Amino acid sequence: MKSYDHKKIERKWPQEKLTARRQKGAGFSRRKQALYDHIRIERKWQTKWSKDKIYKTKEDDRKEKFYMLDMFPYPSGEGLHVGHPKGYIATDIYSRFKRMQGKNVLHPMGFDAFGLPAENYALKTKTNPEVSVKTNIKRFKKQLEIIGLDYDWTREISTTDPSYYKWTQWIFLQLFKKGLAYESYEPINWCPVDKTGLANEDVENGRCERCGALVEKKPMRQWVLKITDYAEKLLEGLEKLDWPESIKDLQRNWIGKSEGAQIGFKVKGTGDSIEVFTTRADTLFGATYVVLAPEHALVEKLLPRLTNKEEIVRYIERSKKEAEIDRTAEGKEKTGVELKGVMAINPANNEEIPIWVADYVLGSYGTGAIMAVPAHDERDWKFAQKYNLPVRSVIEPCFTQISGLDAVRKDLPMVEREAIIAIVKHWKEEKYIVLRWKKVTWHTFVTGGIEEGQTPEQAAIMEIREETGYLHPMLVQDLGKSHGKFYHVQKQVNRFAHFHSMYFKLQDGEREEVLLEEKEKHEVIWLSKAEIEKHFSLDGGQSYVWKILQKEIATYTGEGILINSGNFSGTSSEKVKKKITESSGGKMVTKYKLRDWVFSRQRYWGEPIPLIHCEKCGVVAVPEKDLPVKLPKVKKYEPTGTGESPLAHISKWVNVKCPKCKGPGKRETNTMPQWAGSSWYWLRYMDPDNKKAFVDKKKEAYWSPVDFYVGGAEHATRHLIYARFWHKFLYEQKLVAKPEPFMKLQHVGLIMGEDGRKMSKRWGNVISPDTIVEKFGADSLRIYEMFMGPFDQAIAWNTNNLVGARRFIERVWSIQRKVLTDKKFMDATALRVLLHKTIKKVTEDIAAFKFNTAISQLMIFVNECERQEQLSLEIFKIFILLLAPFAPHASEELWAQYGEKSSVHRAPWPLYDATLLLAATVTLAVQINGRVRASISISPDTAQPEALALALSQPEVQRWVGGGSVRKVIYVPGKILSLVV
RNA sequence: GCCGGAGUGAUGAAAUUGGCAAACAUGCACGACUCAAAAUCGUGUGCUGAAAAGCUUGUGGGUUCAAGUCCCACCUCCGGCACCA
Repeated sequence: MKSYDHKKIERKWPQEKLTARRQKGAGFSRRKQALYDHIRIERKWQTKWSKDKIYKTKEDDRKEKFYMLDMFPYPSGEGLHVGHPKGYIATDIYSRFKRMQGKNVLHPMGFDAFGLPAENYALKTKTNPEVSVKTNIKRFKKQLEIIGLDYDWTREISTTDPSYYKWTQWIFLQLFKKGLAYESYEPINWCPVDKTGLANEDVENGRCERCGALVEKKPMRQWVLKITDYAEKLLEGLEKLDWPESIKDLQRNWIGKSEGAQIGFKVKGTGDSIEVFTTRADTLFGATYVVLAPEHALVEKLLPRLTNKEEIVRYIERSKKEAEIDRTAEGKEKTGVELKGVMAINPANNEEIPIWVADYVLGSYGTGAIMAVPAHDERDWKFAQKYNLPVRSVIEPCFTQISGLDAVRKDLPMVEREAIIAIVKHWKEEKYIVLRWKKVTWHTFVTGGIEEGQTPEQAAIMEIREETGYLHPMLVQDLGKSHGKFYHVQKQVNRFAHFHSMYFKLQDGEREEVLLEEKEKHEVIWLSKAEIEKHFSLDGGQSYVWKILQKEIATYTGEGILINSGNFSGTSSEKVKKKITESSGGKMVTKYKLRDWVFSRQRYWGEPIPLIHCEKCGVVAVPEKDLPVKLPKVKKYEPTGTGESPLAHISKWVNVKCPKCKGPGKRETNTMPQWAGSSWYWLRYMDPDNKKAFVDKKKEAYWSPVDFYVGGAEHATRHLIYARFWHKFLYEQKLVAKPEPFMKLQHVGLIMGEDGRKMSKRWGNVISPDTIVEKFGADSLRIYEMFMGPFDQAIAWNTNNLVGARRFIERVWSIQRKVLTDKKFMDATALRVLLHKTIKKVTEDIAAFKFNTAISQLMIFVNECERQEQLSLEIFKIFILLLAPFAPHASEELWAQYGEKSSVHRAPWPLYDATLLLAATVTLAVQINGRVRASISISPDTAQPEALALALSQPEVQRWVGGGSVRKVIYVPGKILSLVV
């Protein structure tokens, strides 16, 4: 997706200029409307289509079905802006196209209207949400209708309709009965402004996604759906879906699968054990302390044993108060307190290590406790530095070359060798010695092997002298050990080198001559720090040593060779994770970041959760025959802020008989979140009026799955995960036929305001489709929005460019005068070829959702028609068919004018004649030494000798070949002839 | 930090098994029509250059007869996640 630079746009289109342009009418004259009267034509056909119900869909076994779905809108009080219909126009085009290709197309529309935005709007305008939602839906629907969209409105649904939410409640009860809905008292995200609990998915950067208020942690009773049971299935299911890889990645990220080990650290002198989760069990020997999250249950349990009880209690109280956002803020200094008086035992080496409580460990992830390995983890390292905790290194880096000349060769054995890397600094300047290799494009520091009996330092001094000639290096710093596996080009063996890295400074510039043999290998150059870091890249090992010297690496977090790890020392870290885990009594486990779905809202405007609390029977489901549990009509529906929903105050509604024991019971007063209704709506469209089931099984089997789903990418981690979760559940209950709801997904790129910012009332850059439709016509709006650019890309609105779309339709209109109904008229072959090329391009581009290039091709065709004196009705009618999905009104009018009785939108899609597209001759570019110097006109099946002969006869070619001889000829028939002279 | 995406004229953009960069559209300039303006139509429009020609797809390198497209390194921007052990 192309990024959006709104500063750039603002520079070009300052507000005054935009306003002036709009007033001017952006270069479009009203007089022209007389020629093509969009208002009359669009109104006429919209009325007729609706009267004839040409888009009404029924199940039909003789035809192949195609289910095209839009993400249904949330009818806000502000109505649609021009950005909203972009996706709807695309699905409209696509579904018309599929219908013309003979598919039985289901393309429904509805409205999602429960939840915070509608309720907040109602509170603001002091109307009951039931009333305002109805008004908003009416307005939205009207706005969609004037664009000429092909929805089957007989299937319209609204999530707030009791006949709809009856089934939302019913599905919830199925989840409840299977134990997938449970009551929890855990602290959850609480929005203090909207006064409701929120799901993880509703929190963005620690703020409420709706209102931007800082989210607090608040313990309260709530209903939670066990989506985590489906984590693995949701992850696996992605594999088979034809979705953009980016959206799949967002979901994978959100689910956050992580495979690691769970290892117990016994608390000395108690029966307790601290279970930690780690992905780096290989570093277990380096665990020098363990850390518990402040909310970890064991902290409280150990409290009596502690000598600093008060301090701990204070720390925990403080961290509870802190908002999540502050606690996890970037760069925040870590804090923690040691649990004094208890020790944990590292199961790897039975060492006693301290136990800390610190808020950098999250209670909600893993086991809520970690083993800290400061030598090989950034966070632990920082914490250890601050509190002066011991650091033990257990891994030495190992770098394996996997690409390039020196990549390890699998067929050869490894030869081990002790070696050195020496970074040598100039005696005066801030420069370092680098060897520039002659036969390969490498740069390295001084390196070499260690001979028998040499110390690393001696070996380094010798290498410095041999390779650079400098006589007086002085060892300044030991940079530690690292390892490298690579192919030694000169020695032709795989080398497993164990490097001792050192930093030297030359005491003076005294130098002896370097042996010729060394000179041939490489050249000594002096480079500054910046040059080393910028102008060439060191390989993994060399750059590691450099970074150690620059103190850029405080702690090594990569893989390597184990040291200080008992029997495991010397082995490679990737391979021993499982062995170390098992030998320490741990087990391999899988953890997910995905949290269960907090499903209660303490607000009025949502589906009531259909449960009854009974003192005797506990929580009881409302019997199916009593569904829906209707949302009671109330005067006051402001949120209470107490953690109870406003429904709790309606005693008449709350107090009911327990369905089981007939004793006194109380209704659940929490309502469902906004995402509930949209988690199954595509199923209801298949059978919207069913009173006996949420969908008829046969109808569901016919229409499922949704073949193509189009909507905003912002729903990747909410709606699309919830919907897949519910669908998978229904599938397992054998209530639906397919395991996944949406086979193919495409996301819409936003339309930004003319100033490059998001279209919003706040910026005053909102453009309403109504005014555009009125002034330029729905067909112009449709074509413009599809022509703007790639469909999935964010693009700024530009009324100026819209004129081009209108002009295009007018040009189509004006071509009519050239159309001959005389059947004997023969079109020029070129026009006929272009027509078939156009059929091909438009067909393929619509299928690929590349509407911009499809329209471009239609424009090319129209421009060519303008150049013709006359053209046949036959050709023009085929063109109308191609135009129909894009400009349904204009093409229907033209279609009718030429005597067609039935709708163009029910006509069959044209096919192209492939034989016509095989051109007799093509223009072939002739390149000489990589430059195009001439072009020749030949048949694409000409053989090379003839083509070459023809090319050489061209004066241009002769001029460039000159006296030289042609050394090489590359001939790609129909594409290019390339000569090397 | 991690994951994903993008960078091409004045502007929106086009071009993918590597084969003539800038299709189509907007804008702009000039011309026709007009008393005039608008609209419409026509011509031109990447940069340098008088021309010949050269240069040009974020930067630097590489592979190739040929690179926007493939490889390596880097820069910038956008989206998402982020103390996730």
